[in-house]
Amino acid sequence: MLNTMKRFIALVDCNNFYVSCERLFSPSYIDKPVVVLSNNDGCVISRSNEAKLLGIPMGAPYFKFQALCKRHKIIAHSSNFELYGDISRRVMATLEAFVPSIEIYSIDEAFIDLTGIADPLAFCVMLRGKVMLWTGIPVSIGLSYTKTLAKAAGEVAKKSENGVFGLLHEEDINLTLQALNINKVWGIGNQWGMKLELKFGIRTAYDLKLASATFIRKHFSVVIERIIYELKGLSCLELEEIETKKSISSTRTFGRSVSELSELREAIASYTANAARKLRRQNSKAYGIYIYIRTDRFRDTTQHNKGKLIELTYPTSDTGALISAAIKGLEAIYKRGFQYKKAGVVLLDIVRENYLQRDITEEYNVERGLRSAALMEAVDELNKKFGKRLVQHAAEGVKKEWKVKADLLSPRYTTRWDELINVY
DNA sequence: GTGTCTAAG
DNA sequence: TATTCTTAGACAC
Repeated sequence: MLNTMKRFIALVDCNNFYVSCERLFSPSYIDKPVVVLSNNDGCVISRSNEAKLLGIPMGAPYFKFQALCKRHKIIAHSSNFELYGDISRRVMATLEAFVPSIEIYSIDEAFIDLTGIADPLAFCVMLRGKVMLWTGIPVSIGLSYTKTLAKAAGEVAKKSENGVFGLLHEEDINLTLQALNINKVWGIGNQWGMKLELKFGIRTAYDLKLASATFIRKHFSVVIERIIYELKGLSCLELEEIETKKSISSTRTFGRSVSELSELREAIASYTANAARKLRRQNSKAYGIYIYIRTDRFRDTTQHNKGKLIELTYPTSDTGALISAAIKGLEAIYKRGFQYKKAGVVLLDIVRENYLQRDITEEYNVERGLRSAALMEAVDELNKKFGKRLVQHAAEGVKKEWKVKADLLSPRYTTRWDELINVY
C-alpha cells in the first residue's frame, strides 16, 4: 500500500532554536550549557543539549533551578523575540528558496511538500546543509508520507548523526512507532496519553496505529481518529500555506502586581496596539475584542478573574478604535482593591480587509475608513524604520512600570542599528 | 452561541 | 519574591 503513495511531507525543525540564535552572536556559548527564559524570566523555554544533560527540564520554573544553574555555570538569557523572529524569517526564506510549498508551523518549524522530487531524502540532506550555510542555524528534518509520520521521523532525526531521517518503509515505520511513547505522538499530550494507556492499554504510537478508528472515535474525538489514519500513512492533515489567523491575542503577566485602573488602562492599550499591528500585518479587520484581567493564580485566595467581549458595529483594524473599545470593556469589569497580575486582549471575528459589509459602505464610513487606513500605514512604517515604539497612542503610557521583567536580555543584533554586534 | 478542555511549541 | 505566551479545535451545555 505504501509504495503507491507518492506524496512526501517533511518537517524541518530548528534545533534548540532560541539557544541556537543566542549562539550565533556569542560563539563562546558553543559547547556550553545555555538556557533561554520566558517572559519575567519565569521558566526555561529553550535548552542547549548540555543544559538538558544537566537535568534542566523543559518549562522548568527558573527560580527552582537557579542554584543548579549557578553551580554548573549555566548561561541564562531572557527571551529576545525580536532577534528570534528575524532569524526565523531568514531560515524560512531559505526553505522557500528551494521548496515551492511550505507551511510555517511555528517560529522554529515548517512542513514542506516534497512530492515529485526524485530523491527526497537526498534533497533533505542538501536542504539542511543550505540552512546551516546561509543562516548558521542547525536543523533536523523528518521525512515521510503524512504530517504525523514526518513529526515522528523528526523525533528520530533530532537524535541522529546527520540530522535527517526518513520513514519510508513499512518495517521502519512500525519499528519507530513501537519505540514512540503514546504521549509523544503529535497531537496527543499527557491527558489523552494517560487515558489511552490506562483505559485501553495503548502505550505506543504503534498500539494506536493498530487500534480501531471507530472505537477510538467513540471514546475520544475525531482528532485522535485522524491521527490513526495519519499513522497508517493516509494523509488527513493538509499543508496550510496561507496564514490568516482566526483570533489574535496579546497577553502578559506583569512584572509586579497592579491594582490601579490607570495602570491597567496603559497595559490594555499597549496589548491592543500590539494585537492591532498583527491584525494589519495579515490584512484583516476584527468585529470583536475580548479583554480580561486576573489576579495571581498561584497565590490569591480571593481571586478576581473577569473578561468582557465588546462587539464592534463594523470591523476595524484601527488602533485607536480598538483601544477605546478595549478601555470601555476594562472599565466595565475592573474592581478596585485587587492585585492584578495578568491582563490580555483577544481580537475575534476576524475578516479579510476587503470584506465590506452593507452598512459600512455609507460614504461617511468609507471616507473615515480610508483615512484611518492611511494613518495606520504611516504609523506602522515609521515604527518599522525607527523602532517599535516611536509612534504610539497616548493611552499606552510612557513609564510602563507594570512591564515584564527581562534582566538577562541579549542585544537585538539584527534589527536595531544601536545594538549591532561590536567587533574589535 | 459560550465556556472549558486539550494540545503544541 | 519568582510557575510563559499564542493559537486552534472539539465538545458539552
